[in-house]
Amino acid sequence: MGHRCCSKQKVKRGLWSPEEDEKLVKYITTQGHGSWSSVPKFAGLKRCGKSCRLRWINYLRPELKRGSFSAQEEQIIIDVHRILGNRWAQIAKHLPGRTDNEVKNFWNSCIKKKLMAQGLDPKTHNLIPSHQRAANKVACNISQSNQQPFSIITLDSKMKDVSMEISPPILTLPSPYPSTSSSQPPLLDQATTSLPLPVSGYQNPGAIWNVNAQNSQVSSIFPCLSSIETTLISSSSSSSVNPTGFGLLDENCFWSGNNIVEPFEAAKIFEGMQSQVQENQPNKICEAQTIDKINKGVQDSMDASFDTSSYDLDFVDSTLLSGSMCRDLSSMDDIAWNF
DNA sequence: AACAAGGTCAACCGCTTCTGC
DNA sequence: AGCAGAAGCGGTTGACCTTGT
Repeated sequence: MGHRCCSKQKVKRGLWSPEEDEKLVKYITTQGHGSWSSVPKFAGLKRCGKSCRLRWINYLRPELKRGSFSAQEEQIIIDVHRILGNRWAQIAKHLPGRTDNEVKNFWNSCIKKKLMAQGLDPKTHNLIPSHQRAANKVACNISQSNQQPFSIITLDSKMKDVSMEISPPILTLPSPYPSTSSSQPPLLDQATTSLPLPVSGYQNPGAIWNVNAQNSQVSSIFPCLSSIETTLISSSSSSSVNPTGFGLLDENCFWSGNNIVEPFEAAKIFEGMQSQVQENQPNKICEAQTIDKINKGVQDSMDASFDTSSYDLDFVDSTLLSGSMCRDLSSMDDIAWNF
């Protein structure tokens, strides 16, 4: 069964010959592709337009980077995948010269196995409970020092076996929850997690706002974040948390009041906050008025039932990943929040 | 040397989304 | 608003390559 676009004509399938490549390159470089469905006809190819498009995008484009992935590219893939999941096209946008197909293949053939070998679920990037690991016959006796350079989550020496204490996908970060409130997700005893990505969950920013020492710490950790972002992170990591706010639960989940929300939902909430901030504080100094607006934005966003249908993934790219794309990877792996 | 098993990656398939009418 | 065609996307396949026995 051929493509619908070319079901009426006899088309060649399978690997492309050098002659076919030459025809396609010649045509597109001189004429542009225009409508892909008409490309094979004008280029003199017995292929369907879809196949031509794929061949051009994945193999013939001059800007394509060939060869194996660098360690940095690998880390970027892991970082972005953790937030976006199997959105290969989105991930590939962060890797100039790489295609979604290439990234997907690299993930499936290489990264996935590396993560599993470290006892990490490649889907959630969380630790796989030890009994599941045993069931899956995945090697997991990796020493802490051997977790580099893929230490998505590293464990403190105090922690013997986090996987026995938690149920995936939630691996709780220590700080955002006031210990007295009954509305928060359960804390993970004795666990210490490191945070390789810029934290992207935010609590109600009313409690702590001005740039302070803690904030400076964050900005040194995430040098590429704006001051507003580091301030938000800073307050999110603070122990004096507004219990009605919105914050980070783990690298895959966020909390909002009594609810746990997915990263996309959380990001959407922050989108409202961010636009308010951008409109109102060009100097990145948060004023009371802005705080009110942000608070309102958060509340409005929450009230909107987290409709994800119109969600802008580019926002996730630009906002959630603003730090990860240019951060110092090695230093990130050393960061840990302890109880 | 021959074969099997596993890995890699280009290409395909089918579904969804976008765009123009 | 509804439709059709085009484009985009992620999952899957299968040919080829590498490695182990």
